[in-house]
Amino acid sequence: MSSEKKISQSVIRRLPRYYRYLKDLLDKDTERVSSRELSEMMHITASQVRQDFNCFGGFGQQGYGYSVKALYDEIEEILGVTDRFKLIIIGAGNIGTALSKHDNLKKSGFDIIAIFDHKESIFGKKINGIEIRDINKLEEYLTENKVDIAVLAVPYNQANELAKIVTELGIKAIWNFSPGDLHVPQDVVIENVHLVDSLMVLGYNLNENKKNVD
Amino acid sequence: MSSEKKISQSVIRRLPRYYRYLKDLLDKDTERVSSRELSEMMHITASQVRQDFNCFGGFGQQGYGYSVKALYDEIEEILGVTDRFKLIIIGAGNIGTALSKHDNLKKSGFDIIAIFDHKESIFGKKINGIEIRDINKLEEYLTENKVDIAVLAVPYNQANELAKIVTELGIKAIWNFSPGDLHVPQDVVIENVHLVDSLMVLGYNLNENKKNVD
DNA sequence: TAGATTGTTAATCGATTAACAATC
DNA sequence: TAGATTGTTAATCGATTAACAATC
Repeated sequence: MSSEKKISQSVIRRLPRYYRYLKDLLDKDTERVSSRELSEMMHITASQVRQDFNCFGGFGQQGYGYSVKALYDEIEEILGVTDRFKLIIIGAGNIGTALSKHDNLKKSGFDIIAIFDHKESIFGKKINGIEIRDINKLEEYLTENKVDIAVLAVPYNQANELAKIVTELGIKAIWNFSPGDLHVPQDVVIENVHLVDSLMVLGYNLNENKKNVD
Repeated sequence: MSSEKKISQSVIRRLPRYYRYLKDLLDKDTERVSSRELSEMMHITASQVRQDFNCFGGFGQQGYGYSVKALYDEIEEILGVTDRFKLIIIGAGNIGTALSKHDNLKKSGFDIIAIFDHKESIFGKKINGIEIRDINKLEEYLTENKVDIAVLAVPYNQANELAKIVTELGIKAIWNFSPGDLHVPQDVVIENVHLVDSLMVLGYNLNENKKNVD
């Protein structure tokens, strides 16, 4: 059963953004911030800022505002990045390779510990110090290593097959870069990065904006 | 002034998804589909399907449903991909390179026509047939080539500077892969792909799901 | 204390779902 | 015609914003 009150995904999706702005304030040695100041920086309402934070508890102090450091730490804790997450990448193609080399992930609490592919000729090679392994040895690897998240960076027609494989091996979270939706058991969480979908929305909005200039 | 009734972003963001499912039906030579069938495939309500399509006009026929081909073509038209979009990539790093090699974009109506970077040693080289050019020659390039979208794949600390440069040169749409938000004039549309934000949401949901199993 | 700003309740707004008459 | 399914209006639900008492 659910232990606490459920927080809506709208709120959750704003947390990383708060976290980024608080990091910037921290880097500028700002000690306190009010909901109004934060809301002006982020172009949202101060009401929303306070509502959002109050989903998790009273982090502020009346008449003073919020301690930047304390709030930053709280959000870090809520997001779970303090504990770090272990990821494996499935698919050593363009996207898989780029993500393996992308150091921002490590900086933010996400460690890529292995890359899997089916192409024999690249087994044993390393990308950014991370070994490429045989996808057929995934089961073996998982018995010896704790993995939190599988990153699916494979072609469309292989995505669901590989989603099935990793979830049957006990993976409970998939970061999906394949176009198309995955069919997985209910207890598996998915986050899609649908690049083409995103571009299409951008294209639509561009055309729409153009029309409105006339 | 706005010419027609404004469609909400919630609806727009669902269009690429409809488009994908209709493509699959088309590939399976399915001629017609009802809102109920589509809703079951996509795990949404039939009401929502009909409401969404009716934002743009009556595409269906009572008692029959929707013609897959006609609906597919309509959505393609709405999204603007029939006309294709011309993109340039700013930053030939991991992400810029991966996107340049990513053939899905071309398949979906988005042509990458140039890559810009400031690293002299790679000028003139090609990635997937696309030439890497001097970022200082961007202005010159834009006078001779129509560009719809600039893809920002540069480090955090350079993102806003480059956003300023491209928007001052007349670019009206930015696909942003840098962490952090861009500050651009009101008539410029932005679509963010915040990879770390996305992972953080996934991590939160994973932990939340784990808790609820107990 | 007086001023500022939170935490929280109430009001509003927008998006989703339900219902059903229109019609193929 | 009878059955099916849309287009569309009305009801519900959830998220955002406003307001203000509590309190630092």
